[in-house]
Amino acid sequence: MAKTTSDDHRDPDLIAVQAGSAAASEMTRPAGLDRDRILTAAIAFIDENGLSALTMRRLGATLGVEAMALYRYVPGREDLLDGVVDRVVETLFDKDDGDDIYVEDHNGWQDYLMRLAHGVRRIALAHPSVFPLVASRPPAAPWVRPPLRSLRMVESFLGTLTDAGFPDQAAVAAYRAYSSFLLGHLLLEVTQLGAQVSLLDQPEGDPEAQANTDLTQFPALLRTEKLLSRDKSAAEFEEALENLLDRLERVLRETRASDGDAGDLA
Amino acid sequence: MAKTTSDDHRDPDLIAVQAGSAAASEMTRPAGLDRDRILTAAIAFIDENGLSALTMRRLGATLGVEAMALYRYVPGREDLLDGVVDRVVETLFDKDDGDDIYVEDHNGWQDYLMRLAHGVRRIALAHPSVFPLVASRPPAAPWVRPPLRSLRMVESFLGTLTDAGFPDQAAVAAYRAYSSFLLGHLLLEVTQLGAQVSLLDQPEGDPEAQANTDLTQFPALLRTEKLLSRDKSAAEFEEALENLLDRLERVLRETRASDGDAGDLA
DNA sequence: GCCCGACCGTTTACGGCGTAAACGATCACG
DNA sequence: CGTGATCGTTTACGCCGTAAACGGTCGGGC
Repeated sequence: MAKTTSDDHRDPDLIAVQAGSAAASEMTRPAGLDRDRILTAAIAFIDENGLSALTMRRLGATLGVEAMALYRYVPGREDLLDGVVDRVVETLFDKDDGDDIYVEDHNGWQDYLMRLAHGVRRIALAHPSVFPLVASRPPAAPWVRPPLRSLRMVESFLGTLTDAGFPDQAAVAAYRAYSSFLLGHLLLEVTQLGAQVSLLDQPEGDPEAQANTDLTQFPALLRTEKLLSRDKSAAEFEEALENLLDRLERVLRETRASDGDAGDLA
Repeated sequence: MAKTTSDDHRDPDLIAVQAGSAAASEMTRPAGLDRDRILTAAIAFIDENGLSALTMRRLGATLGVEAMALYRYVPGREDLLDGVVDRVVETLFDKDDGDDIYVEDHNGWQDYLMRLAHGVRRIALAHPSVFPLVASRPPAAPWVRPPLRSLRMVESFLGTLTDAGFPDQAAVAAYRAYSSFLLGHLLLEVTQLGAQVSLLDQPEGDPEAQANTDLTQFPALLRTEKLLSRDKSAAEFEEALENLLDRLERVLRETRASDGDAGDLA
């Protein structure tokens, strides 16, 4: 009954994801535990069963081991989740994917921001159940506003922009605008994606009953129902991103015009 | 020791919040349970102790009642949380606050979007620990993309924009851009706010050790440390919001110029 | 007056959770 | 052949969400 996605013209970030999903659940291998194997298994587990299903006992089981065995490599559940987040974020810097996403060798700051955005989006689409964790976990350095855990990423961002001529203040403002855009867009995208699959998973009672929740008192909703449910995430992402870049470009130009000025973006 | 916030020039949304916090924890009143009292208590509890601290037993205790008593009014914990989210979102439409936020009597669609944005921001600042729930809970109507629970709010949004001349398609696109902006910005704001208070709560061991996590390998971070930790959320929110409105205005103008055109924003 | 159901909070119980602590088993090295 | 380190298991504790049975306190019909 109907394909899962109606990808009109294909989403490159999603395609990259699908191509690289050969990991699979590993399941009941006898032993040889280590922190890395545990993190990998945890990510796979969350991808398959959702965050709330992850318990120490169950994770242990998929590794063919009792729950307590994990505690030799991980201080506790919370730290495990921190580890999952760090691990997932670090894949941004993995070069071996070899394609156009690797952020370190970029071609100007706009190109850098584009690569970074699509890199993060790929992560979000590859691990939709993990991504909310990235957004909600307390940051590595709480004084960084907004706090986005990976110091390496923040450093990379700020370094690139200041190298490109952004005064510190403008680079910081850009960092905030950029990360809040990215977070908001991707969080909505994965939430909706999760909602879709959970819909497919369990039709849950009368499908008609909940399919159209009586919208008679919501005329605008009723009228735009089809439009609202259409997925144009990729295109919208692109446009919003480009708009943000335009805005930053404007800031940079203005800053250069009146050099020495503090360049107060906000 | 030291005031909590260094509010330079005051944040109106935050001020409105602080003025209205007279509710207090209610604590051990004997009986007279009902769904409303439970929801109110749950919100107060989360505000004071954080989401993860909320358990049925503890919530019962603050109401002077055993955990199981709650189940007569609430089907279970998850539904309780849904109720909390709905309740908090509905306060957007409470008129009795009487001030400039009430969304229903607005002055043009820009004014409406401004009111709505600040209304949501007030909610986020008033209940920083509840807000992430608003963002992460599955939506009331899963087919709405992005799913933002309150159908009433979506309806209100779409109705206002189409009344103002936006074609359906543009209104939907605007809804997505707007809600993802709002979500991203506010989520970062409350996360960082939560990080701050949890920092104040428990200095947790040697304060020097974790205060400056050795940034020697992160020069840009080190250089902009002060800038990064400064709170300009209100100003940045305002600027990003205005920028979004400008963009929507441009779309509307272009649409009008070539009327009958589909007005494809994305 | 009395009984009886409805209402509503309590008690008890169960399986699962995170994790502290004690306990083997295995194995490299003196 | 110890013998200590390494690493997974067992046991146990307190807390969780919640199903099910229970009791106590009413208001209305006989």
